[in-house]
Amino acid sequence: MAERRRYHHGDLRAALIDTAVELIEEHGVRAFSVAEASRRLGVAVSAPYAHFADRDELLAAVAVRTYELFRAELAPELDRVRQPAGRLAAIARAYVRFAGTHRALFSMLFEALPDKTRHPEVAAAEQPIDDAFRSSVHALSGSDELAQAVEATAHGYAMLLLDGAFGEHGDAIQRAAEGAARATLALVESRDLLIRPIGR
Amino acid sequence: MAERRRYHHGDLRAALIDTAVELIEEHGVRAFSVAEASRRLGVAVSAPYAHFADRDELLAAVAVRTYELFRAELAPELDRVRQPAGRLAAIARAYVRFAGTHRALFSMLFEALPDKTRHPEVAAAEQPIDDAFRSSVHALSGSDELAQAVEATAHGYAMLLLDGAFGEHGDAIQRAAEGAARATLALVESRDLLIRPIGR
DNA sequence: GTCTATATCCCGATAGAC
DNA sequence: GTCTATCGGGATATAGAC
Repeated sequence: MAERRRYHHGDLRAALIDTAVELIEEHGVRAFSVAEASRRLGVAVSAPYAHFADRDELLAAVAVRTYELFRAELAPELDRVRQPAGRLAAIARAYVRFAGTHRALFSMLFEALPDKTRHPEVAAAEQPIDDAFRSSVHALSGSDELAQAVEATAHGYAMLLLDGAFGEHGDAIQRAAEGAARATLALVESRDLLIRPIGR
Repeated sequence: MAERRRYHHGDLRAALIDTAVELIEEHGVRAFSVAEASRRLGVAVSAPYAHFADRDELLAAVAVRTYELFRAELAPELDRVRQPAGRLAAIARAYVRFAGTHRALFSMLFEALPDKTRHPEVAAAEQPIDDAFRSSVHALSGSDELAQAVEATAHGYAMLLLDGAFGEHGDAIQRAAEGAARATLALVESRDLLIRPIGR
């Protein structure tokens, strides 16, 4: 007989975000619904609407949580490596690792994220990561092209990893992350080729 | 008063794929349902099940159509450029362009594609593209690393483009595609850095 | 802030007639 | 091969009581 506990703990808002994360990590975004999260917590399906205007607002909160999680994992790497090129490679490595260790959360950011313009708190949570990234790039190249190339490459490795291109073994994450780090260094090395030729 | 035309034209299967493509292009995969496609075509919601076992099978057919479309757009590029490095760059450019001009179809391949192992026809449609890509890489490097780097980079530029990182102007597609082509050439140039050092 | 109850809507899929 | 009709399920969101 299931314990049909009332909800006493006083922070349903945070508990809902936790549960949404769980659901998404277990079976992907498609498995998430406000109703299902409510059932898991043993509250009425209407209870969440006292804390979130609608489903999208809860998903946006999950996205904020995700960016904060990545930021926390990235921070020690930034402390460890001070050289710009090494930092960029470390960021790319951490990005791919995060994608591999939090697959569904990472995917959610690109599959199901509600319109960012309507949820500025998501953009705000992304900001510090972007700042660390851009400042490392800026120390190496004044133009945007290197930033775009590195960002694209890291993201691409992450997607390939999730797509199974690196196999399903335990070291797939590691190999993908190292590949992204090396590709980043290769792009830095040939960064002059990235700049649009003058007068073309 | 809506014309409540019966369906006479005899190829409901193909018409369903067309309509699914339309729906996805208009409002994303979330807007697609077998029921909605049926309504658009003026047939009963049960009619599609005479041609597709279930919803996923129809989506798989859309994926096949998408790969064929990309293949058709890629072919003239491959005829035009014969040098391996130039070919790789041309493939990357075409890939990003395709993503930009068929946004929702492209996204669908990664957001909503049903399990590939259960739909071998999708993998088969992807095969020729993969072959052209791998043969160009192989002429430049015997190892897998360059292939992964170029693939990741092209895919990453495509995702950045769809994410709005290149702006919303008319030339965003062009700039993203050129960026991907140049990054590809940069990776080719520094390809030695991609290889895992021996004995590490 | 949470509950019960409900309105409203949509979907996938099947059965059986034509 | 298509239609009518329907089953069974699940979702979002609101109203009003406590």
